[in-house]
Amino acid sequence: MVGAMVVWERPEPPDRPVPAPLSRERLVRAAIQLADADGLDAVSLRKVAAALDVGPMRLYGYIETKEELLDLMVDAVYAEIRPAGDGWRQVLRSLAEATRQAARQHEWLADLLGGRPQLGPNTLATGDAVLAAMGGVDLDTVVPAVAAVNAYVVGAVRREITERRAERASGIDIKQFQRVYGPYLERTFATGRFPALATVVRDGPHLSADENFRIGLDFLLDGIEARMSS
Amino acid sequence: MVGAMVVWERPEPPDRPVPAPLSRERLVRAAIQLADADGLDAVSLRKVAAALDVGPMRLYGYIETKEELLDLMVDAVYAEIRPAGDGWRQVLRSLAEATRQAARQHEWLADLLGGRPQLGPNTLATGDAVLAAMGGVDLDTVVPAVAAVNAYVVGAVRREITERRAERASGIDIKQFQRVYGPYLERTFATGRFPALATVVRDGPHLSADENFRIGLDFLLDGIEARMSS
DNA sequence: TATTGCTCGATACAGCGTATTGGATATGGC
DNA sequence: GCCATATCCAATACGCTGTATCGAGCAATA
Repeated sequence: MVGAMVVWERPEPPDRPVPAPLSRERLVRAAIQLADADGLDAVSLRKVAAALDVGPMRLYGYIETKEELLDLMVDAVYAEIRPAGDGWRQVLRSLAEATRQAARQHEWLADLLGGRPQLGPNTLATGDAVLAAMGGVDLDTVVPAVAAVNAYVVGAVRREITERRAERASGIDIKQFQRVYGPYLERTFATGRFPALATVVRDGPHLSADENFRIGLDFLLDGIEARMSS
Repeated sequence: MVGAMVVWERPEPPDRPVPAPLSRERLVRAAIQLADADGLDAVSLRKVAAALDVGPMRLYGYIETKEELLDLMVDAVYAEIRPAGDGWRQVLRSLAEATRQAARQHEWLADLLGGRPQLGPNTLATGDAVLAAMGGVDLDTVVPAVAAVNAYVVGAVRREITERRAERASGIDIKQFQRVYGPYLERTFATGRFPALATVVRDGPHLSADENFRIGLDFLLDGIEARMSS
């Protein structure tokens, strides 16, 4: 149809400047950008491909499955997680804090942590750095200790991010959260079915997310320390 | 078309015995059955509806969203999770073990734990029972202690179930797991990039899932105990 | 009885991950 | 040097998802 015009009338085709050179790194960057902006649900192969100006199936040259892309995303974030400090306690604490900070910056990480085996190079490097910095404490203690800290971090981070989302979903304003869940809980507690819980909610401590995380972590590190010195 | 036959030739329609009386409980039971058998991905509103011999949109009379169905599933499982024992330590330990056992029976629970605010009646009842059984220890310690144990359990259960799946996915046979991930890890360690990690994998302890869980939990409980008696 | 309102379920829609396939391009044979 | 063949890549297609929409059938009211 367009060929009915002679060449002089026909506009030049828009020059696609080479079929978009790709790489896993570019895939992952695009995916992380989407996830940071709109959550994990916004990461679809179609959207990632569109962000790279490419058809969806092009991505399958770099990954075999969407899950692999998610694995790559997690490993990319682990590049920022490096333990620091002297002595096993500082090392484990900094590992925990760094993971938490990464999840606060990339909330989708909370959805992925612990959900798949993590064997990427950056994740392995983090593990290696932790173990190397543990200073020759005997392996029978070090291995369960690292595992326990990791488990605690995964669970604590999940809860923290989940709460953050619930608060945010209830309106940007401060503590609008309570205007949605509050009434329900109030009514529920008024039934008297959960007296102990009601007491705690009313009279218990209201800790910040920072304190919450740190206190639990201290419990754990104290327990590990006791085992080590014995 | 079928109407072209006179009544006498036409077979009776299969008698649907009353338009299937539903209830949230029946929805949840069907969903849990699907999830137990084939994982969370097998839980779609269409499949649940089909299992109940009903159109998909019928379900929206009982739930507003699929996420609500998942919340109901979690709360249903929490009905089985009740702490027992004397003294705060036994209570927290039994809470942890019961949660773990529930997740081993319903692996999909690991995917859901910590991912949404849990405010259902059974979950609240569990929390209430825990707090009631903590025997009047001061709230400033009890609240973070319960939170920490919960965080640890969520993370530890997630890791355990994830590993179980990876092993199972690598073939039903024992330790076929290593035949898939093994070679990759072997090659990776052979590069010498992760010497500390390689050492641990080679010389470190190989703990059972039970031991792993218990040791980490003991670390945590020991740390809490120290804080309590001080 | 006629009409209105409402409820409920079939259909429809937009989006998903990915299998398939058809066409353009590069390569080897005569 | 030209044609047949193979290869690679991306557009189309499929089956599935959660849920909005809408029309038919029924109950209740005027």
